[in-house]
Amino acid sequence: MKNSDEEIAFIQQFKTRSLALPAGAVIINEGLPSEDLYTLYSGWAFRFKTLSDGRRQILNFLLPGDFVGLQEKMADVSPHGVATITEVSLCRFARSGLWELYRSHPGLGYDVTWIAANQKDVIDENLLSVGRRNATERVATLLVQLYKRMKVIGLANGSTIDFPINQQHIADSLGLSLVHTNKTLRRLMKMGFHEISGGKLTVHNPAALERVADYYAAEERVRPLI
Amino acid sequence: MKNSDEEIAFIQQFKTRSLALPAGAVIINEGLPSEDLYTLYSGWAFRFKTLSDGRRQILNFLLPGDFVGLQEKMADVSPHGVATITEVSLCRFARSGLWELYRSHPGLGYDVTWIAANQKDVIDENLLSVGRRNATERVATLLVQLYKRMKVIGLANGSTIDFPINQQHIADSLGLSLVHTNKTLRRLMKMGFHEISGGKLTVHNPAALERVADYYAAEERVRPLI
DNA sequence: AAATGACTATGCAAAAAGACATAGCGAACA
DNA sequence: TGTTCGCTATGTCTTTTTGCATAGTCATTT
Repeated sequence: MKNSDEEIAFIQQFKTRSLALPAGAVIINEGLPSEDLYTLYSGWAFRFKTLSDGRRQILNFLLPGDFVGLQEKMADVSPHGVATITEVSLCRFARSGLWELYRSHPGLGYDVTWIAANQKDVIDENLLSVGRRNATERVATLLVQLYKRMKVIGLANGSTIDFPINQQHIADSLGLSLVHTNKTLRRLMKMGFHEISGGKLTVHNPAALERVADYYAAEERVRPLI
Repeated sequence: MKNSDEEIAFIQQFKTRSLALPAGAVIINEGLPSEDLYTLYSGWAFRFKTLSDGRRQILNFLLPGDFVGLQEKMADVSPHGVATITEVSLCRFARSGLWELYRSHPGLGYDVTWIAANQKDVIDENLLSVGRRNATERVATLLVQLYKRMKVIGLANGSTIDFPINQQHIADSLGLSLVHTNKTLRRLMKMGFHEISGGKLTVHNPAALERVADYYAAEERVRPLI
C-alpha cells in the first residue's frame, strides 16, 4: 500500500489547508451539516453522541492518522459530534474533493475505505466492551487498546504514552459513571497493572492487562497514509 | 446516485454467484480469514463478537441491501462473525474484485464507501444505546430503529414488519440479560407501544416510542444499489 | 498566601440489572 | 398422544452500578 509520487502530489494539492485547534474545541457539531473532511495530524480528539438530557457517549478516540468526518460527508447532517482533547493539528480536505479523489485516483479511494474499515473495528471492540464486559474488563480493555494504538503509530515511549484524557472521558467512553470508573481505575492501579500521572499512562504488563480484559485483538497493521 | 448501464453491467459480471443459506448458518467465522464479500439480498443476519467465556455481543443486524464482510476483506482475519437469522440469499463478490471495482469504476467505489458509512451510523447509534440508555430506552430504540430501517427498504407492511429475532438476540444486541430484556419488552408491550407475535412486530405509535427512546435519527435515505 | 477551579478519591444508601429457579406454551417429532 | 425442544414469562434474591455527599490534590490566578 505505497502511494505513488503522482498520488502524493495529488494529495498535496487536495489538501486545501491545515489548521490548528486548541484543547476542548469542537470540530464537528452534532446535528449540523459539516462541510469538511480532515485527517488528524497530531493531538487527541473524540467522536461522541449525546441524548437530549445531556448523557454523552464517546464513540471512539481519535489519534494521529485517523480520519475525521468521513461519513458526515455522506449524510446531510452529522449524526455525531467531534471535539478535541488536546490541541490538535488537522489537515482539511475540500468537500468536493472526495468525489474527485475517487474518480481520478481509485487507489486512494481504496485507501480511504481501508482506513474507515479500520476505525470501524475499533468501534466494534468498544461496543463489545460496553455491551458485555464488566467495569474492570472495560477499563482494562481501554487502557491496552489505547496503548497499542499509540504504539503502532510510533507514539509510545517504552511502556509509557501520553494520556491526555480524564476520568470523565473514560467514563463516557465505557458507559460507566464517573464514580465507578474512578473506583475501577484505582483497583487496577493498586493491583499494579498501570499507573496514570502527569498526563502519562504507563502499562506495566500489557499481556496481563489483556488477559484481565479478555482482549485479544490482532496486531494492528500500519495504515496507508493520506 | 444512479448507476449507469455500463456500471450495472460491470456489477453483474462482478458477482461471481449468488447463494442461499438456511437460518442459523454462519457466513463469516470470527477469527478466521474470510475470502469473500457479499450483499444481502433477502433475509436477516447479524454481525457479532464473542468473549472467551461465551458472552456474545451482537454488533448490528443486517437487513436486505446491507454489505457483509466489507472490512474483513481489509484485514487478514475477520475480527467478528456473521450469522444468519432467517434463511438468506446472498450475492457473492470475488475477493480480488473489490480492488478492480475501485480501479475501473470509481463511482461504484464511492458507493461502497457510502454504504459502509451508513452502516457505521447504525453501529454508532447502538453504542449510544448500550452505553448510555437504560433498559427501557434501549429496547424502544431497537424496535423503532428496526421498524424504520425496514420501512426505508420497502419491507414494512403498514405498521407491521417481519420480526424474526428472538429475545436472546435482542438481549445480546442491547447488552442486557435475557431476563431483563423479557421484563422490559413486556412492560413496553403492556403500555401499548408495540406487539410481537407470530414473527411479526407491530409498532403502534412510532413517534411515541421514539420519545421513550430519546431517539431522533435523521430520515434514512435510499441507498445506492450494489 | 489565599482563592478558585478542574479533577480525583471514597463512603454510604438506592436503584438497576443480573442470576437462578421454575413454569408455561406451542411447534415438531416419534 | 405423549415427549422433547426452543422460546417466553415471572418471582425472589444477589450483585453491580449509580447517585449523592464530601473531601483531598494540584495547578493557576489574584
